[in-house]
Amino acid sequence: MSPEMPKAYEPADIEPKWYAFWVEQGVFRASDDPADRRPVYCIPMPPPNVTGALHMGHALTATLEDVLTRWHRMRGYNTLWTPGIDHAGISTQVVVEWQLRREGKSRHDVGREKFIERVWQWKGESGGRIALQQRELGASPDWARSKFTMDPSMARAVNEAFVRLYDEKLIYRATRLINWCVDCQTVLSDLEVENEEGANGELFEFAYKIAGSDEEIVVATTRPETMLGDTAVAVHPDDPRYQHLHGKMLLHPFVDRQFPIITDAILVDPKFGTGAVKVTPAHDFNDFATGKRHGLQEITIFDLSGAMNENAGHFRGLDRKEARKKVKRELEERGLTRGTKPHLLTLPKCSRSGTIVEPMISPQWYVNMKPLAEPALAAVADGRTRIIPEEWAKTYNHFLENIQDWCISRQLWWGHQIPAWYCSDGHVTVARQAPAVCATCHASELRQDQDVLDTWFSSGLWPFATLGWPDATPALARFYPASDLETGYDIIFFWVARMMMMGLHFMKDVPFRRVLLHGMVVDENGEKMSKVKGNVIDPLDLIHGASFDDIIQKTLPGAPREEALAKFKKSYPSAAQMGTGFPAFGADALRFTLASYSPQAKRIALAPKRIEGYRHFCNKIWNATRMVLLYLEQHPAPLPTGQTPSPRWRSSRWIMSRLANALEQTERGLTDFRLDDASAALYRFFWDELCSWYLEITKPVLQAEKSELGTEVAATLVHVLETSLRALHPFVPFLTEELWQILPRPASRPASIALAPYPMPGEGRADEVADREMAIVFDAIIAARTIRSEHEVHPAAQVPLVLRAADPKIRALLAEELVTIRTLVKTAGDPVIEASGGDRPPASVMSVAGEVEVLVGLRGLVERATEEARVDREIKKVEKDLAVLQKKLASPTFVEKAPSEVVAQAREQLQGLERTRKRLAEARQLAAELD
RNA sequence: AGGCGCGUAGCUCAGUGGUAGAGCACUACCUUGACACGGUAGGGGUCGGAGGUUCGAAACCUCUCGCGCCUACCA
Repeated sequence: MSPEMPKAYEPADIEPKWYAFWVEQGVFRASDDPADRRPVYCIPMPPPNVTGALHMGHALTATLEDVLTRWHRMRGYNTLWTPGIDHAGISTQVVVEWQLRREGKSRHDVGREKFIERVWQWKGESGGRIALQQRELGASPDWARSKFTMDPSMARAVNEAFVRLYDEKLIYRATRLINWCVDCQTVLSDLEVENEEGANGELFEFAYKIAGSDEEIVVATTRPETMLGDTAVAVHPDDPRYQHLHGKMLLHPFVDRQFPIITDAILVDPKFGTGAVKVTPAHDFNDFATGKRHGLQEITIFDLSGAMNENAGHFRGLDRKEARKKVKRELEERGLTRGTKPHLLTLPKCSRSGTIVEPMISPQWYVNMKPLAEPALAAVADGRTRIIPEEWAKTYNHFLENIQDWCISRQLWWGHQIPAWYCSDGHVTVARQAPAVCATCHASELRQDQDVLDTWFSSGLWPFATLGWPDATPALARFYPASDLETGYDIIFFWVARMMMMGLHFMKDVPFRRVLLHGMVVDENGEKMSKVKGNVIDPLDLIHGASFDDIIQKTLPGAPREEALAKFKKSYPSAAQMGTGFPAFGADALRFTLASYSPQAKRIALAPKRIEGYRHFCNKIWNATRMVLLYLEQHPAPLPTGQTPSPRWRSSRWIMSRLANALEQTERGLTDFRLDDASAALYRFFWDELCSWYLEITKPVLQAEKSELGTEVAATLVHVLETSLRALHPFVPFLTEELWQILPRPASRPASIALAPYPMPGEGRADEVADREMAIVFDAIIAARTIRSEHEVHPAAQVPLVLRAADPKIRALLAEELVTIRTLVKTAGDPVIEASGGDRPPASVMSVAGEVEVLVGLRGLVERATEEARVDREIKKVEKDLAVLQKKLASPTFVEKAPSEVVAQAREQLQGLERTRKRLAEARQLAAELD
């Protein structure tokens, strides 16, 4: 076994085989069997978009959820992590439309039916890709239960939900002002509109002439072209400037229309602009409301593509932008312009296409949200569902308290078609299946509503629709409500709140007990990852390794190489130190990294160096196991029984105690969704306590002849290591499975570590006495090492050591730990243990560690002679480097022109060298003193 | 405009009243029989600023400066 283990851990050699093994063993399967009495843990996976390739956000989600899933599974829960794919209405339609465009066709050329066939075909080809990528991360959902939001079973749930809400009058159809994307050719919900701030616009002022008079009224607008749809000008009722004009009629300069000056205290702020507001009810939300208050005519002036329509007179056919220019020009020609002022404005943009959204009057389907929101608010308020981190509860509440009705219809082809049918008289029949006749007039000529539902309508049903709802399936009975719902905070409104409302409404219970929210993965500088910035990192490139050239080819195809590379390295300064690319970090290192970020953080700044650090940790685990296996060959221990051992040796009692401590912290972290704390506790335990102390302490025992102590130590080591691997498994599943399989383990263990019991703190053994005593020993060791290091003693050199303590108990303790002290300090002979108060031996340096005085003798070292010459050499070298650096930093060109991090680094080096010079000078002085 | 949050080591961030922490970076020494993807030791902080509460404040309160995000509005 161990001799064949390679010296370095290579993830690529082990990851694929264990994933196949888990699948073959059915490790990920959940059970519906009523006879299965295990407690249940269920976590619905946020279904990634069918269009998507795996990005960092998915990797984060998959990691966090997999840790929770694997942890519960090992704790004996009947664990269901439900995977799936979202049909992602607009995104997917856009992708396939692009494909058609390359063939020179539009979706209208092929027709609705053929187009949908094309989408399905495309879905079949690339829709499974992301699930394959999730496997590379080690994700362990129950794949057999994977659902696609367009599956027939999901369609049935969607229709059922729609019909019930319609029957309850919670879904209705209304004609209102809506957000129209002229590019996507569909209505958008409020949430799909992104308000982009800070655009430089202008406030344009022009005059309307008053009919039958020379007087005029000047209005200010950011959208001059909408004046073609004006049906009033409003002033504040109390504004003294306009008192005489109330009710007067105005002449439209371009179309044959007169409209009134009205007074409205809600719309008009007399201090803004001219205090007179043009009112365009058909293309502005405030004006629409004003129009309703005053019964104004609503004149739509755009067609669905954003061009001016027949109501725009001779401007007809012009695009919005062109129309604006032309309107301004013609107003100028007629002498009606009254100047412009710069004005900062916020532009409402389609979150998909980035096009400026046009408010339009249109009939659409809506969900009445208030009655649904109230129970969802109550469920969080009374703790039936807990939101973690808690601060997000405020955001959730704020949204639900101010919720507007949800526009759920979309003018797309790809999606769940609305289950409503119209007869030629316009009567509506809403039904689960296509009805034969109109419910009102029994006409048999029916046409289904052409619109589809917002993608989030089906997503909102996810926690119960995936389990077979509306049927009362065993799965539904068992796995609803889910235990946890874990996702990014960016979809609290889109998804979490809607699942809460839908779940409470249809299932009469919350959809999940906890909502766990994580932040957004951003680049190392905190910038959002985007193709334009060239800072997108594909998680698979971190797992398998990739050259920076390949990465920039993917993110910035066609861009000049140098430029793209510079952009990339600027986004990831720590990657710039890695040469020409990322090595293969492996899935485990990436997972451990992602789990190590605090869930509180809104931004998770991905630092490649950090992944490298955890890659090193994986290698550490690998080599620690290798060492234990190596020594076991010389020092066979009995096969572990699974019982927690009770070693008698103090060091072993100590490591058992630290194990208990680490397991307790890990358990707390995992329970509280503080995976950062959990992973840190395991990291510290494994590296600092197990490897740095215990493995070093046990070396002399294990390297010696077979002994009773040796057997006890070997048994302790096997237990601690096997337990550590189980504790680490949810974070680093591949590595731990590989090592666990070759490590001696109790016969009672199952075939895979993934099914082995998760260690309880009781698999360690808390021991305050051992903790306290070893701390004294370690402090003395550290003090002695510090003296050695500060006096430049060669690491291999052996020094005389005297330890003094007033307390006889401490002296007894130190005497018992002579071997350990001797090994870790590298003393010449056994350390001398004495009572405090004697003279300081000549040529020795003393330090105080708690109640122990530590005296290290420095005379008589063979190396001393050469040592002094070396110190002198070092001093010369440092002086030289210092001079170079000082000169460099004194040069203004360097300080100004070199990248700031290079200058900062030079300064740090300078400081370091100065400190070294000081220490070397002290060392030389001491050497002189000693001789 | 309202809401939420942030400001702690060079960088990224933990830390909810009790001796300022981690990873990376930095300095020195060391290929020591698991691991140089390593070891040992070290340097670095007026916890954004001011005031207050307290025996004691990075943490609690008030004010203030700087920076994010979200929601709404903007003729």
